[in-house]
Amino acid sequence: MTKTDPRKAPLALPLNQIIAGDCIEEMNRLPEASIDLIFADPPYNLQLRGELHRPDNSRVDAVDDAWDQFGSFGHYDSFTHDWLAAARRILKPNGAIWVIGSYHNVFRLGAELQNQGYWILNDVVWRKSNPMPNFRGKRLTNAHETLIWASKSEGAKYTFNYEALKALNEGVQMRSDWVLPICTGGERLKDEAGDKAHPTQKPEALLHRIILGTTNPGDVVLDPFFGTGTTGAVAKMLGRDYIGIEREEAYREAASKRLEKVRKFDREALEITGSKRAEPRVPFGQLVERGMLRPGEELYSVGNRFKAKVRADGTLVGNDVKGSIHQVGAHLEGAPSCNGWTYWHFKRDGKMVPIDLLRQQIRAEMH
Amino acid sequence: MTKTDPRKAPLALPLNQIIAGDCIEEMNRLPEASIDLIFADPPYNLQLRGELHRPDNSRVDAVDDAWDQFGSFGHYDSFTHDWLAAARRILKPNGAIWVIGSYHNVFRLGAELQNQGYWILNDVVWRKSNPMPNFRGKRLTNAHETLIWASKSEGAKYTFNYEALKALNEGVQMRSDWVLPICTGGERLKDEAGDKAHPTQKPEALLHRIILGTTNPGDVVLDPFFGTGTTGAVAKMLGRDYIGIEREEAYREAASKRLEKVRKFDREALEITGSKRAEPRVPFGQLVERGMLRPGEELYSVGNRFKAKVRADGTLVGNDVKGSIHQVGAHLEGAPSCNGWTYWHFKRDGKMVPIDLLRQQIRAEMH
DNA sequence: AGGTCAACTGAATCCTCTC
DNA sequence: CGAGAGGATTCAGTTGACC
Repeated sequence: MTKTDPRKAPLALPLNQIIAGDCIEEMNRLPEASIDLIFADPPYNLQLRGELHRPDNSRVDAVDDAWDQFGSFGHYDSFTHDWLAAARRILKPNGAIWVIGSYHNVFRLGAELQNQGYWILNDVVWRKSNPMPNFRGKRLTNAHETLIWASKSEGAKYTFNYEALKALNEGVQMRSDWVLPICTGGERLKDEAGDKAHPTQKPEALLHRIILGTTNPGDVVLDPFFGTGTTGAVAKMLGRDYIGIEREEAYREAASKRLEKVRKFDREALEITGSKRAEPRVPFGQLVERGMLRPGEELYSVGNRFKAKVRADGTLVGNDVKGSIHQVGAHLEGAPSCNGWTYWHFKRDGKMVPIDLLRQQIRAEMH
Repeated sequence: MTKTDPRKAPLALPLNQIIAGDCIEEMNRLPEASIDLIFADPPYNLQLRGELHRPDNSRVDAVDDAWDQFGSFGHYDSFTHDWLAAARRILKPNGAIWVIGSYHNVFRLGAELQNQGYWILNDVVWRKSNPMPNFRGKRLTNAHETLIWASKSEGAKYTFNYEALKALNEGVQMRSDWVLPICTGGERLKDEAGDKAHPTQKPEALLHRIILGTTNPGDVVLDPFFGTGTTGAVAKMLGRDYIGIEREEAYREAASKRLEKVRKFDREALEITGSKRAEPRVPFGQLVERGMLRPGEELYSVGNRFKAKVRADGTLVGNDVKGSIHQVGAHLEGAPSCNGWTYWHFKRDGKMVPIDLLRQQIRAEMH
């Protein structure tokens, strides 16, 4: 039996650091089921005609046999398989992944995600407001990139801050097409020569939406193709921990400098619009126990079409039907379900008031 | 030696007809290298689970037809392989194909296109102006579908009417994202009972753009999943020949009736995309995402009487009130409503600037 | 005739906890 | 594991009844 190679030993989570190395090897050294979210912007230029390189930078011999005329896709698929498998191992059961790509590679990415058991939640289109035109007029302006959001497996309880994204979209449900400008101007990192530090730096706005919408403060966000660290920068701003993996020293250095300057937003600013689902459950019976409603008192349906009587045990009776506020409401409406809290009203000073108001009073006391 | 089965004999091109049968078998009977353009809207393999109800308790009419059921990704891939191979054989060397799908199937489609040697020219996003919302608030509104445009092979001289599409786009180069409404109203075909004749009828505007942009008059356009014949109808209007293949008799009949009524070169068809041009809505959250305003930054009311803090999700908090820029403004003023865009100001270089200025910057970029 | 409002609809992988 | 219950959740647009 050989000794364990210390270089292969699993690491404790190296939070808020940039790991130097190949992302597959480095992910394999991280503890399993430890990451909340992965954002990955993998290279997509591996299948260009001519030279082909493996992830470890060694050159692949050109394949010109007829039986393997699409061998370049084979190599790309194998690379994609390996890093997605490594990523899946380190994801928590309720973790999720975002990948981004263009038509050159995104179909391979999406198919491999599905093959490995990831469960696609949405594909999202980043619609660029200022794309590069198609100079030769031979095709359509390539004005978008595609992101795929997937949970680790079907049925997993992924994080989705629905109300926060709805608020971000001025009160309308967030859609799967996001209009955002490409990364230019002061946000674009430059090297000493004044050239762009990274060829495909993503805008912070894109990561802001992703991290705000699909993680909670304190979550761990890993980016296996860290580049100049947009994922880390936004994670830090938003009070999440990040882990970056990057092979190229120049990118790591640029990212490192960038991250030092980033400040976390203050706590109040990080609070997001909350969800009703997260509110504590209040049994209807409590309203009766506390005397907010009297046994025998009558409740009236939305639209005043039905009446029901409150009973001492917190059930209702109306039209010979007995049951919870939800059951009686559903039965009277002939509906598959009913939210009794908003359906039933009581009278106060001649006005109809929804019983949900009483629940809100109880919840306010609980804080 | 056996006699040739006449049912298997290659057909001469059955122009402007609807062929009854399985599309793989029927394409295999057509002469090779005879088709200019294929438009294909294959089953999406939606894999829906239970029933879904809207918040008003009405039931969503799901696409649960037998033709959309596949046992596994393996079965779906095998089906995809077979019809794409049959399609490629009958394409002229300079012919092209369009396929449409959603995240359920489009990654399988795209990967298989590449595997067979098709050469992807663009992926195009159909952004629906009126998609069905996500009723349970568990994901993003699925507001788009993806099309892939590919030539038969790399280096082929595909047809692209650059100027026509540019004209259709008000003089600006056509982009890879197309905003079009879904097919409703008078365009949507109904059966005798008044129900929709086909669950997934595509809008004519979509086919108009495709056929106008990537074929010439007199070209042959084939649709292996003809359905109720949108492809044929638009091809006929635009003076192209069509061939439809459809298994279901009810769809063939509906398509047949429809096609009889279609007149070639209907000028009105050219006006389909004309739409009201309102100023695009810009959610306040975008100013935060884009870093134009920082979470935690303070905004000042008109007249400087009130302050409020920006939060990461694009809401404000001031005087213990949380909400949109409009809501918080209205509350502070004790007014029924408030235009937050002109009400709130931020400080730059000691001066007060209305946030509407930032909105104008974003709108300028969108043009 | 014109305006108002309620009802209806669209390719959808659409809940969560307790017993 | 399944069954049952609580209760949260929608946008743009068309159609048709009714004033």
